[in-house]
Amino acid sequence: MRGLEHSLPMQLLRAREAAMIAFRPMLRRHGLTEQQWRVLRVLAEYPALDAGELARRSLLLAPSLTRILQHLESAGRVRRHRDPCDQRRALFALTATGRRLFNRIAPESEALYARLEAVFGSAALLELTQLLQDFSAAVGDPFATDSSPPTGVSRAQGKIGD
Amino acid sequence: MRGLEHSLPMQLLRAREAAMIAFRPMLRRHGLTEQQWRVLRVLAEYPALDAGELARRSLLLAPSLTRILQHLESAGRVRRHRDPCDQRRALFALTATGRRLFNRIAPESEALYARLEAVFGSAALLELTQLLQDFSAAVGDPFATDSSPPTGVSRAQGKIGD
DNA sequence: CTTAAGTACTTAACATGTTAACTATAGCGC
DNA sequence: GCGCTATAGTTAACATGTTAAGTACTTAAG
Repeated sequence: MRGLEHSLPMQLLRAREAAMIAFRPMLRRHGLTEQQWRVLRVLAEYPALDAGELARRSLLLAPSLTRILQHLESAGRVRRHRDPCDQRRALFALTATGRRLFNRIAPESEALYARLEAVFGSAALLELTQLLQDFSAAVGDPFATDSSPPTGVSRAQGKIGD
Repeated sequence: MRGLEHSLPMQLLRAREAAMIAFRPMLRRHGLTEQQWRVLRVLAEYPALDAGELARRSLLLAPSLTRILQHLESAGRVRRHRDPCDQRRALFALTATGRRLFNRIAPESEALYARLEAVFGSAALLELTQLLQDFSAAVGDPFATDSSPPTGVSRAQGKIGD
């Protein structure tokens, strides 16, 4: 059997662990988990989002997102209200407190990411993210936000078994 | 701020999710989780391993591994005994039942991995795994996490008293 | 021998991952 | 309206992720 330690899923796990190792202690000092930070980052880009869109953009499963939003709401960082056009939907937005927290953390997050880029190299980092994007697109991204066909995928090998 | 969805940690998460999406249902049909399968795969390569080595090779944190081994042991798939040379260590090995389970699953796992390779392309897959390995090595290097940039830049610009 | 420091593993507490089942609303056809 | 199906979100149950603290053994100093 092929070596487990060199398989793609393990390499992806190891690389992500290496990438995140510096972020978690920083976020913890601000009282956030990695996933809570992902939700805040997405919410910071929009005036309001429903839970479905939030789940897709933060790469969280619905049950996890439910718990995270309950926690963020009780901590006063997020506000919820029902969509008047569709009573099934719940809309979420940052509170002023949540916005301030985001504004405090964002520069630190940027600094850590910049260090990653400096250590690994901008070119290599770009190449890696492109290759990862190609892979997700080729294999079939279950979290894909883009429903339109991949018009301009120039780097991917394309489908082989057509 | 940089786009969250195109950041490296998110791309790594998305790619891993895409890679694993077909494995989890298969493993579930055999009554295993992804992490339990990682432990069985590592144990299948050695007559016996202590928990520390098992944790490193399966990329699991010690507390997770403790629970997983307790579960596998009570299911009769793994056997434990203490290291006679060091009573702190616990050694683990597959039982005959565990070995048979591994032998049943291994070909299915191989088949799913082969499909990944066929869809994305062998060359691209090799390039990606190589790049991931480079990244983990570069970022995981303790010298890289130091505040000083790569060689060539002296500490003159930074704080002087280290 | 005795004690202090280190190592290997476990336990605890809380948060998230994962699958399945559940509730409430929406949309459709009759 | 009524019933059917689909969708959005939640809850439940169990497994793992993550950090901190605890336990048992080892090692080395005194």
